[in-house]
Amino acid sequence: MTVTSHDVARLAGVSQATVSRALRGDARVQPHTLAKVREAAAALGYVPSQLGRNLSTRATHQIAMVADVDNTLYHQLIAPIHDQLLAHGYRMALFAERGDETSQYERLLDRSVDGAILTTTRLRSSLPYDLSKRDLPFVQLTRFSDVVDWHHVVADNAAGAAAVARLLVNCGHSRIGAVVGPSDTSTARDRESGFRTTAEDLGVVVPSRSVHRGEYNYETGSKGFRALLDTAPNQRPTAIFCANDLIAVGALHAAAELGLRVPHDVSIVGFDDLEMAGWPNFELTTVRVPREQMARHAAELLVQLIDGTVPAGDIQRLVHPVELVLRRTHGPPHG
Amino acid sequence: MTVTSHDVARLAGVSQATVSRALRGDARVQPHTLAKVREAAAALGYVPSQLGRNLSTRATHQIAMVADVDNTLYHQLIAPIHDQLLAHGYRMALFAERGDETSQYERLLDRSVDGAILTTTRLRSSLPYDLSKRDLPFVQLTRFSDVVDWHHVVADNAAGAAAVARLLVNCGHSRIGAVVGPSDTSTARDRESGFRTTAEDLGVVVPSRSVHRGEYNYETGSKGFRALLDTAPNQRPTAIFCANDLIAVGALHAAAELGLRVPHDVSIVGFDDLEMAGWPNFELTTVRVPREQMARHAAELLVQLIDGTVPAGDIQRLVHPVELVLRRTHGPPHG
DNA sequence: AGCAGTCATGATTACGTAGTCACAACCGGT
DNA sequence: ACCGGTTGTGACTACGTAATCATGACTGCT
Repeated sequence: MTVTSHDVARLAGVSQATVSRALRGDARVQPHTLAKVREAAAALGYVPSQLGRNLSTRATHQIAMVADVDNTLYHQLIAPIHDQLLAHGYRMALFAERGDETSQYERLLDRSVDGAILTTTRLRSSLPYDLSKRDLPFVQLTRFSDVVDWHHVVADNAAGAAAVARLLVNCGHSRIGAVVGPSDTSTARDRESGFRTTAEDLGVVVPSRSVHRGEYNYETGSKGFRALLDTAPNQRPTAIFCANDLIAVGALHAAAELGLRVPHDVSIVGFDDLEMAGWPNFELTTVRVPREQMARHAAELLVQLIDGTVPAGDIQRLVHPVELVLRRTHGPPHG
Repeated sequence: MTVTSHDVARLAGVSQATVSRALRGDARVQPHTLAKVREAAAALGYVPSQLGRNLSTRATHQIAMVADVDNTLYHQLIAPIHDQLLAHGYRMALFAERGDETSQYERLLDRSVDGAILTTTRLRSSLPYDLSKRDLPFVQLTRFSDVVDWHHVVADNAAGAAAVARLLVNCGHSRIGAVVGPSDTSTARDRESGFRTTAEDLGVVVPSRSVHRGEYNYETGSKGFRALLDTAPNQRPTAIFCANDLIAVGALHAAAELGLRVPHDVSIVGFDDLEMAGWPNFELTTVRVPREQMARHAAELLVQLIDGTVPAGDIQRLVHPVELVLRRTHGPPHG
């Protein structure tokens, strides 16, 4: 049924080994033989079996990307990783976070992938530790685990959040709230602590009751904003730091629905600089994270870990600089 | 180095075949033997090799999703397909449209996937024909090729566009423009022709100069809107049909920048009902496409084609009904 | 002309699993 | 006690490729 290299060999009158060599461009085969093999392969419509190849070479040239497929942010990491991997001859298998970590662990270690890029790591997750023990090459992207010190490519979240804190304090805000992400992620921790400590250093305390926590999505922004603003007008925060742009968009809409003008009544600053942040109807002041560059960097590092260019033991901790993007949702407080 | 079933067999004092049977839950193994095998496997941290399994069973339980990873719309198909496939024990490999179709063809036929979901098919693409000749199970999702009659799961694009035409004509519009997608896609063809023929049936001709064509993205909407409105005020269209929501969002922003009020000065209607269409700042009137349901349907159909529940020759042409969603960007013309 | 060395190719094997077949032990019926 | 049938397990092999090893032909040097 399926055409194999043996079939091609028979038709071309050579051995299977020669077919294998010829089609992979091995310099040792005679031009004459090569032509015969190519002709036979074309005649039969032969496509080499990746399965046989995988087993024989003990490599699949396939990488697992573990991502949250429900989140826009991760979608934007997919394309650059895909392309960067493809440039090195690797394909991408997409593993969504579903079910428990054990199944993830088995799926990553069953030899079906040569390596993995983890983008949804939680601080207490032992998956990175388990994978490192089993010598699976992998890289953590955007987030990392505290359980083991391992290769990661992240943004300088603390610095970005600190820049936002300086911006808002320098604008004159003294009552500032924050809507942040899940506390078991390194991004949320670094963004929150970077923001609060810097604000405090500048003389503005952000009390815990002014911090609303939730998932990194629209609803969190909408609900969090309402919760923080639901207080006596003279106690209301005049600025809200949102730990990502989706949260900020939710907050912007909530503000509009509450009849509050941005930035006159309340300043809102996001994080990530998603494409929509620059759209005319948002013009969101935010922190630009070089997502594409980070994604490519992670893919590149992973390939180097696999081919041994970078030894697994030489832990790479790559922190990409971020940049404050000033648009129209921040300003001095009024009233 | 790698632990194999032979290693487990040796430790448990049984044969490799018994290990294989035991760990797959074959009823023929004695509870006593099963326990021994499990213990040995756990002690060695054995994970069965998917590679060996693939070659032996001639199946990979992996599906290729061919998608445009740069487009938001396709991102939203990924999650439901992933989950539906996972429920049947299949994984997802993501193949972006990059390079020529030949490479895609080889990658799909190298036995590394059991089937494929094609989401970016162009009308004249011969890939579906080629794949069908080689008996690779696959389903076309959202778009299909004219080259071969094959399984597809699509929205009722013509009906949706016709509903928009009726809505706008019934509102009283007589000068209507359209910003549509690439002409080599079935979606663009069906949406455009459904719209124009229905409008014409109702007595409103949409001339070719009132139709702007481009990719399905924000820029097309922004540029197309400006192009259509760039004419003498008494000749300007009073309503614009955008062939998808990204185009509509681009048009909305262009309208705002031109100082035009929506829907007072111009009505704008989209297609797809992306999540953002319902956001407070857009409130876009559009056509709801049951994306998630379609995606699950396609995945389900593919699995059935693979396991033979649905014979490959029994071509499934599944057209999902769509629904007009009336929000705030349409209304009667003024002036 | 003889011989070491090179070169193209063929024969054989490994990769790790699952399936086929064989077999030994045990069972119950007569 | 003998025999057909069942049951649990082992031995062996297929899957399709790439890598290793072997071989025979040819080259060039003396």
